[in-house]
Amino acid sequence: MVGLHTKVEKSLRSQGIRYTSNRRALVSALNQTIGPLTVDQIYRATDPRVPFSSIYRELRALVDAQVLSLHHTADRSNRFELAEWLSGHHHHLVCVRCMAISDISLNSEAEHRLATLGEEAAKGAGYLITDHTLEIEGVCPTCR
Amino acid sequence: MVGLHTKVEKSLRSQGIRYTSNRRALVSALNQTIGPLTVDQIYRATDPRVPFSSIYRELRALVDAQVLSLHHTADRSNRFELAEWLSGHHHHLVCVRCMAISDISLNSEAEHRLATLGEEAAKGAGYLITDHTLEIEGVCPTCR
DNA sequence: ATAATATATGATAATTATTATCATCGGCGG
DNA sequence: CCGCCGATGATAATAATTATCATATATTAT
Repeated sequence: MVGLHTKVEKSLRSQGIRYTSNRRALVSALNQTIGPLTVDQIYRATDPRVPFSSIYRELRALVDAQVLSLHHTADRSNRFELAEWLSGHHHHLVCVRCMAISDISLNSEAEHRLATLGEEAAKGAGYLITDHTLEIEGVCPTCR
Repeated sequence: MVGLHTKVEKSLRSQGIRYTSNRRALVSALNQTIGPLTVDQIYRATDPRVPFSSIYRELRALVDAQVLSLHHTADRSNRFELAEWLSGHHHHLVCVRCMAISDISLNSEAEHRLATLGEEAAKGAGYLITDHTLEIEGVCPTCR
């Protein structure tokens, strides 16, 4: 079982991109949480000497390099998370009160059913399906 | 079968909010498309004399009044759509090329399976589930 | 019907989020 | 060790969103 940073470094080097300490810090921050983080949360989770301009620039670089992916929810904030080839395929549980987001996984049988469901639904539209995400909304234990 | 505008007006009036021509135009624009629209798209779909400041203000008012809902996508744009009590429960089909979004519906059996799936997955987390959305990504017929 | 009151509107300014620029720094191959 | 190229931080610029305010329009009470 090869470590996360090793995998990321390998991928970046193959693209001619350095795995610097700033980038490592971003990956670490996103690896230590249970769900995607906003730019602000990432800023607070890292060394305060790293300015927003660098955070933004590096996040974008890592998204372009497919190490991170952007996520979308209703609360108008952009969130970043590790790409699925690093973190595994998962879905999201969103608290409608505090807006916290947690990752959840389905067992492979459920996952298969979900994929089938999507295929069926998209059949008529003529789309070539590449991915799917289930977003479940609710109130988290803390907010209840 | 009571009309859309009648339903909206009733709802707004009960909240002490007027259903003005600007607001009516926004609702109409969102009712004529197959998926959620960006602020820009909405601006272009309405009378050009209505300025962005009004569009933004009224969109927000309508979201607050639960007539519209916000959707945030991977392309970093906020999109608006009719709330589900007006448009019916649905999911989204997103083209990863042109970023167009279409609504799709599942048959009730599939919808039920999906709900069950979500419940099961969320069980361990202690959430009180209120809603779910399936987002299917792919390449649309036009972009293929 | 008219005055009084309250909400809506457009124009503009202010704020916030994001991206671009640029001079300097640091790792790496020669 | 030198020179090159990507990376960094500071700052400026741009884009997106929200707030302000004077005016206009609708609604209510008289």
